Amino acid sequence: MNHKVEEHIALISQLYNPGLYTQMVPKQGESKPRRRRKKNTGEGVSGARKRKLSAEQVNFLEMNFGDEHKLETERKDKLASDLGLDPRQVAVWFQNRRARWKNKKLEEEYTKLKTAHESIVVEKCQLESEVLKLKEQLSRTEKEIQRLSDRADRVSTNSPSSSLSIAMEPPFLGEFAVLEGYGDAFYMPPENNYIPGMEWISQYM
DNA sequence: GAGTCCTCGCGATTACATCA
DNA sequence: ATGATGTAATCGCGAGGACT
Repeated sequence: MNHKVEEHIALISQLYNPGLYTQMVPKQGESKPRRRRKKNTGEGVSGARKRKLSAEQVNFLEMNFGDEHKLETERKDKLASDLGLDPRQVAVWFQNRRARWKNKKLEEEYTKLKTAHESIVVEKCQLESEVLKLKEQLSRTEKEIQRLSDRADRVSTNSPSSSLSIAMEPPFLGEFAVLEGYGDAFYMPPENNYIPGMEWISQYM
């Protein structure tokens, strides 16, 4: 234990009743013991300590805290004399008030981040569901392409002038069509959607 | 520049008051 | 009577300034 701490303890012992502080047994792994305060019996130099500040005192301190969270020595002394408190009490009040303010700010920040996180999680779920739908869509489209490709192959092997006829074959719009504004392929029933000959061109003119 | 002392602020903790 | 909560007070530590 260093000199400074010993002095501190001596001072405290002077101010309060002797034997007020005891040595805590350090836990395993802890380097330094922490002194434990004993219960106040009211037998100290100053008698029973005043605990609660009055509502007026707290209001005044709150007003000052609202103006400025830090406390310069001059302001501390002025506040202390105005309120009939020890400057140390004023300093302690500001210290504790800053701690409470910081905690509150942290809680607010946590709530904001939590809300933001939750909405992002919801958005992620929606996007994942969308991806799933699009993958299914892609799979169906690929199957359809394969089917059409197989059909084209069959036609080309059966017809002598196959290369020309395939080249000129109109698009088969019977099963898939792209609807404007959706950018998506929709399944359409095959009946009566086959456009014979070159008439399909007029659909796009 | 290095060492010492002092003061201050902060985080963690304790003791006490109050309330449900 | 008792546990939960709020708060005044304390401890231990580090940072920074003044001084030697």
